[in-house]
Amino acid sequence: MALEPIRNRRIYSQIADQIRDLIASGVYRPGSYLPPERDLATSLGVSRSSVREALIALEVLGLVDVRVGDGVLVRAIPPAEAQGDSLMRRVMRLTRPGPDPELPVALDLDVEIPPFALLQARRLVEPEAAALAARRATSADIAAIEAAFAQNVADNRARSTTHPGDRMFHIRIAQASGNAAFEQFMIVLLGHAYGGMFRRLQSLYTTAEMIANSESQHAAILDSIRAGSEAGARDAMIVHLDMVIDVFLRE
Amino acid sequence: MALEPIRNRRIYSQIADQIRDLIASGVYRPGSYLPPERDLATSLGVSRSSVREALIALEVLGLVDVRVGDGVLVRAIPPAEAQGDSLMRRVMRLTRPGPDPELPVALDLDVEIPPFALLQARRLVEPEAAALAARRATSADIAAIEAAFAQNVADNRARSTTHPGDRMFHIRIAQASGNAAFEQFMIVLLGHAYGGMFRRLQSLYTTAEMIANSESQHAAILDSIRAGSEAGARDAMIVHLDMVIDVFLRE
DNA sequence: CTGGATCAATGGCCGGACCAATGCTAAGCA
DNA sequence: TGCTTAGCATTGGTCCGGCCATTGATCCAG
Repeated sequence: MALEPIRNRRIYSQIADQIRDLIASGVYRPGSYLPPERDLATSLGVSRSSVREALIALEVLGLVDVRVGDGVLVRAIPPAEAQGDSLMRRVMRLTRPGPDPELPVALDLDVEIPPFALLQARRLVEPEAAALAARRATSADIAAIEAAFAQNVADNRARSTTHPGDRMFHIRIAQASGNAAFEQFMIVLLGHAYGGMFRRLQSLYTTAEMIANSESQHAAILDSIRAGSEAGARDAMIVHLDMVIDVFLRE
Repeated sequence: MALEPIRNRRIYSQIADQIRDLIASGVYRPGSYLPPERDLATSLGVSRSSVREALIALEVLGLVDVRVGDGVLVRAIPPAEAQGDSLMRRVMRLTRPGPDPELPVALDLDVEIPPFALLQARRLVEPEAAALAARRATSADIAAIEAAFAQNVADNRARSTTHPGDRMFHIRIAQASGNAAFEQFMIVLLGHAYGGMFRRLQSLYTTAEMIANSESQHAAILDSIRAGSEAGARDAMIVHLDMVIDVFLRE
């Protein structure tokens, strides 16, 4: 091949790449600040506008946090922290062994996913989805989440056993994340979520106390998203899911 | 609560939200062009700089495609329509004719998931799936993964552009994890993964070097799973996905 | 020592200017 | 007529300089 394809890439993209590399190589460490926009511009020999565009791209990607009047903070990489949870280890041990590996690859919405497997997957994805939602949710997104929450509360008052409001609440948060993969993921998983065993367990452990806890946790998640607090939304979602997992483990 | 939290969000973010809503509501349809930056600026009463920043944010999110000298092309597919005839589409109604912000909840395999969004989701799930696979993969599971790996190598030799072996490799690992949620997740996401944009980027940046890297990384993952090393499999998968993400971010 | 005022640094936003790429159109040619 | 080509208007790309708003640190008064 030998020929390098010449891409007349836009300046902001090239700048973003350079900064990304510098972050990856440890020159700019998480928790520290990037040089001021003006300095970056002169150092790179570009205008401040282009630097700003690059920083916005990095901000959307979640690599930096732009703070007005302060500076541009290099963020810690979120996916790394999801490990090392003893509770998760317990869940993993409880899921059943794998199916026949020669089964044809097919999406089958009638497959019943065991509750622990389902919660294990949600535990990985939903905290990040909530954090993204806190950052990106539009007012329409927030209104949709609020409506789902309202229905969730109504469901609880009506002693619902299928909890459509709860499902909708989580799905709408995934939608508000702006990540289509998260959205599809949640739709698929919650489409599975009400198989026989799951429903049985659900009714078994839906005590008045758990309903109250769940409601207040939902409210906390919603508040954080409304306030635009990524860390708050992530933590609130973790607390919520861990409680649900705990309830099922208590059996 | 009466007090509505003030999200003193930056202009570019508010603009991006508005455009996002307009795309979602079908005002700006996929395949059509947004109004010129200058028009958007005057319509919104903001500067062109802010509009440009918003467009870059949307571009990073994969919702639009900015074309020099031409215009800004809408790339997303609003969840509502897409009046295709996909065999596997299934619409779930989780709400009664509820309140106003009635967002459509539908599993739609025709929705094109932007590469970064897809990889972001995979980055959360696949390392854990690999670790689980390392713990409990049966000999049959490993044989299935090996077969997929062999096909992946053959695909590379044959200059495949759809990479069925690669997809199968990752799906087999998810199957070997024994977590049905992980399996369904990967099947759904990789079913999306080969839409137009993704394929275009894939072919554009599949250099000989990247193929070699990918192959050795796949081999490392397979080795760790074979050896029953959870941490090794998790780390190897992280290394692999981070490389892929890096390639796509560099676009 | 504490609290408030001050101030420099930094990001946020603006408007205009000019350049470069694109696509359309009409003139020119075979 | 039909095709090519040179303009030309449109649109995004980039830069500049300016001014405002927020933040955090510093200094001063009590």
